[in-house]
Amino acid sequence: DITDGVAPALELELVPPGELLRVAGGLHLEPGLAAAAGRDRVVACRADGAELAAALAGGLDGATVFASKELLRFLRDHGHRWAAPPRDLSLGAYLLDPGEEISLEAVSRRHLEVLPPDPHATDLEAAAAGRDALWTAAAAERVFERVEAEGLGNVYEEIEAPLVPVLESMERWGIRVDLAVLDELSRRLGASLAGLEREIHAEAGEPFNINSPQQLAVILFERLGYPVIKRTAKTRRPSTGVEVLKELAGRGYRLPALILEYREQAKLKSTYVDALPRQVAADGRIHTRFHQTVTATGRLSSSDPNLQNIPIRTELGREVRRAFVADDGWLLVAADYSQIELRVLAHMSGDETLVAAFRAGEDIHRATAAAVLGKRPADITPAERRAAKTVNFGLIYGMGAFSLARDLGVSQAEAQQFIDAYFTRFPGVKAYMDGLREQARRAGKVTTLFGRVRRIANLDHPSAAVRAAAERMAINAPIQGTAADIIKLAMIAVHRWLENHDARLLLQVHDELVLEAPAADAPTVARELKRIMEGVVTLDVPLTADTAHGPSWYEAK
DNA sequence: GCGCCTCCTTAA
DNA sequence: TTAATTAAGGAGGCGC
Ligand SMILES: Nc1nc2c(ncn2[C@H]2C[C@H](O)[C@@H](COP(=O)(O)OP(=O)(O)OP(=O)(O)O)O2)c(=O)[nH]1
Ligand SMILES: [Mn+2]
Ligand SMILES: [Mn+2]
Repeated sequence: DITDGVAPALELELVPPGELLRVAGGLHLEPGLAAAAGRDRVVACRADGAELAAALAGGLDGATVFASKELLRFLRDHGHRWAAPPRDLSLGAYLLDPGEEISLEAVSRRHLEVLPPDPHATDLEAAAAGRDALWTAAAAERVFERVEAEGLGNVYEEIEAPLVPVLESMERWGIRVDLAVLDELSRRLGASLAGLEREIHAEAGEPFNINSPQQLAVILFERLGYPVIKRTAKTRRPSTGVEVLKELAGRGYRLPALILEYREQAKLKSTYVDALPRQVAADGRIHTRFHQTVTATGRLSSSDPNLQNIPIRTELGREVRRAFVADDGWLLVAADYSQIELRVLAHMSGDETLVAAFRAGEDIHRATAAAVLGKRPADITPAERRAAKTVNFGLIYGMGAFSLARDLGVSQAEAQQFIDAYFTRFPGVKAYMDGLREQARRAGKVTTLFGRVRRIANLDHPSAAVRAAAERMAINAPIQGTAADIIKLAMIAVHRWLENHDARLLLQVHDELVLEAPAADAPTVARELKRIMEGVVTLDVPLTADTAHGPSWYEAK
């Protein structure tokens, strides 16, 4: 066992590219350099990318790498594909400890009592690569043994591993950006912000940095003497957050209303309108990165830039979506699961009322909006339905009467009545949640429909608040995680369908897929996309997806 | 100038 | 305050 404390340091052998796959085992790749490690041998090879890619593409099935998406990008850059995928250590480690740091260093330290000693070599860079290959091989033995033992083999084989080539393709395609749209928005916002800034400084009686919460707090709560509504969590400073500004504006103060307007526009300009153009590559497209080992629940995340939080809720923010466009002669096609987590909850809880509602084609978000507002469901506006979404997800994930009352603008007593009525209407949901709490306490973990695990700490913490937070995580994770599993399966199925259809999968936004297709094919692609997404798994309630298509993401939603 | 933390805001 | 979940990013501010 090479992880034994007595394992001697190995001599690094320099080999030709063809030798790497005879040794791997663990495989590590960096520009111009590759290393491979087996039980008692570690080798490295300096060669140009084309040569390394050609040598590796053929026989990766016995190898383990830490991050296979990056290896695949390298192979595809050089015109290759892998005949069979290598095992991916980062994915195995993620399934064991989602939400923990997933780097080769962190994973090795977590899973090995003794790290393999560094190999000897005069080429220090090659030695470092060799060490990474050794760590990969050693950690993988432990990690994949545990993946099997904990019943995670199926999630690895059927979901995470087949998703890797899908994500690599999405990152490779990227999405086209119309810079003229952002330019125009930037000018409009710039002019508007300059005006707001003048008004704010005049109202405050002196110039200050509006973007600084610290300086703003001095103006609001010291110079102007407004009441402190709330304090920040870490430093206990007076909060200047949107909740506080809304409250102050509601009490008739003029400055907070101006600050709110300034905040919305400043955020749009700095985070999206002015930042996105800097991320556009030479091909006119933004190539976001999709991360598969970051979230605690099994969702993907997106960065550089994050394309999973592009504004949609305000009309001004939504304008940003006009900048995300299809290729010439093509259209964007998007599909979004309807009420996804509520449907998952209906299936997993078996609650008869909820199941019956979905079988009858009801829209629970709309029904909640109608109940809260005392309107007919047909009269609910999109904004009202959006607000009801927050209420529904808030309630099922443990929101209290205090927060609900604040959100709805009703008394705490009324809010409590609403919560009681909600769970009386869905008794199976309440029972399911009690069962989850029980299971989490007993096993220390909860699982999704497909067996993905999240371990939950602090369920017996002495503090009631910490304990309650852990319980909310225990209730959220199986539902959010199952929804994540479902769309990952859909992505794999869509990718397979695309092998012989002329369209491209570009983005995933948690329960939404964005494709582009030749304009003439867009209606067909939308129908097929819907069919695949709805049929990827059969639950006790129907899964439905809403589709749209158009020249930009603004219309395709 | 860089890394890190805090606060705030965006999305699902 | 007496706290619905999961993420990423920008600006300010600080230490180095
Ligand atoms: N806990 C929590 N989860 C949310 C929130 N917003 C969205 N989600 C989760 C639950 C949703 O089912 C899922 C997808 O978000 P969507 O905006 O697409 O909502 P949903 O599918 O429920 O409704 P839809 O029929 O698509 O309008 O993400 C939120 O504010 N809190
Ligand atoms: Mn949805
Ligand atoms: Mn959605």
